[in-house]
Amino acid sequence: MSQQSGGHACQSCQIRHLGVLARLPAEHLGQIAQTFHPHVITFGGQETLYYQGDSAQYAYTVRSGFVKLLSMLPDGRTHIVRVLHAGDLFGFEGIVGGKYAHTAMALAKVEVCRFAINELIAVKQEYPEVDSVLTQRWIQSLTKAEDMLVELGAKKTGERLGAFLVRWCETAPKGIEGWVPLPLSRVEIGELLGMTVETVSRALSEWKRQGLFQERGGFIRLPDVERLCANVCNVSVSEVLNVG
Amino acid sequence: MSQQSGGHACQSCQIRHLGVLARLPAEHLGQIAQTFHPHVITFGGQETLYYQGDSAQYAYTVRSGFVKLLSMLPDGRTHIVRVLHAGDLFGFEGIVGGKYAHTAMALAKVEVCRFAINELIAVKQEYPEVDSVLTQRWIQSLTKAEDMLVELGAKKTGERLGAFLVRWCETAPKGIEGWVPLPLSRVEIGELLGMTVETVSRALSEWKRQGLFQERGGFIRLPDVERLCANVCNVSVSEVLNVG
DNA sequence: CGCGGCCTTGAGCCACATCAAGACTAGTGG
DNA sequence: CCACTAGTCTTGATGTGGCTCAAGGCCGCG
Repeated sequence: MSQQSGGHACQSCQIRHLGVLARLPAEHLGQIAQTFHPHVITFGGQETLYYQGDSAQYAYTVRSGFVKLLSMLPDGRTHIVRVLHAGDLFGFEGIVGGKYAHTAMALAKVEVCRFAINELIAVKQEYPEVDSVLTQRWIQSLTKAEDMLVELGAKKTGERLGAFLVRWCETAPKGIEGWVPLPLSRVEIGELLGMTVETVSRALSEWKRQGLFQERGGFIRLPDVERLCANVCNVSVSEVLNVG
Repeated sequence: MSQQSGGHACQSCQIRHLGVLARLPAEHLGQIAQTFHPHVITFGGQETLYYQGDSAQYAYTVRSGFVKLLSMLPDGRTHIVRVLHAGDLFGFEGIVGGKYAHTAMALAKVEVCRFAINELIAVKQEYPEVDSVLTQRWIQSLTKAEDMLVELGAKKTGERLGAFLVRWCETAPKGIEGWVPLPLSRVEIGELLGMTVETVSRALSEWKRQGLFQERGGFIRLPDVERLCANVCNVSVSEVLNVG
């Protein structure tokens, strides 16, 4: 089950540079401690942080691990809307309408920082540095969501999967020799990219055979990104990374 | 061609209640006139306001008519990312990265209000009322984009088209007896929903035959929304309107 | 009247979903 | 240590929704 530590001091937070307080000068961290009361919580894989429609009091930042935000249709079909990395803010949409727009689940063991939405609002109003980070975040989230719209709306399965892998490897924390963690099952990749498990599996197997894709215990590697893009997406790497 | 009027006074703006200055008390409108210099510009149908990748100086608000934001893949495939109504803000993503993320085109004759991005930033920093409207707008845009992700990722063509029509008719300015303007061609509907013209046309024709959909000179009507949802989406109206 | 856009309709095909077995892996308990 | 089980992944066989290609119809306009 989830575990909650006591109140947490932002001063000693190792990932502060990734979070929404990144630009706040260190000398203000003491002051905000009076209004801002974050808690660090740990969740195990597949545990649910909150459900779509729940009344939203808290927003979160990922400290380590990965979280998926997903939306379910009445008949049970599931779509993963976003996958969150260290430093990402989520659950903040509760500020409008008071409800969470998605269900949030830990992909594996994850550590998050939880705080009251209205406390963050207060900090945002007080400190322009926080405000500007938040503004940037929202615009980036919006742009990313809209890029994904293009992926889903205009590309076919192979192109989507290829582009996803390339982007993931660019974005995710790099391990040794290009091995990056991929904490998503085939089913989840399918739910993210709007395709079935079987289609995901077939494409990945094929690329393995062609030496374009390698996998070992939850880590993956793309030995020849250039060729993957050329073969599969029929575009250059830069085009995959730029827009859709 | 586009036509630009001179400087415009926010005090006399008929749609101020829809725009980002909606909550700003009238007595401040005079003050901001010193830093905030909006211009009203008119564009004809299919005219381009700006191109994806252009350096972004200005953001816009729709005053009347409709604007589409679209993204193009290198090979020419086009996806419509958003359709904007009166009051909608766009082009503001230029604040991050300095470039427009999409191409903006007028769907028919459209009147927009254009202003420098940094002027809006200044107003936002000065007036909390403007700041809070902007915050709400971004979160709503994000939520809407993510809802659309679910549409494209998890639903099939008929469901997408049905949900789109129902939502459009709920959202758009209502005309007489439920007739609503729909300024999109079949091609454009396809580009928005990730399907071909032919598929759009076939579905609409079929629904016309069944009496679920009517059309007259750019206006449409859904005589029996309840049945459309039940037949096509296999869900209730509320479910179509809520999330996915 | 003829021309160029849109829209519609049909016929055929293909990418991808669906259905159905196995294969592999990891955890569990005797 | 080895069955037993359950979950995930792979692979094949089959079906079909929607794309593609191709014609023709219906405007509005010069």
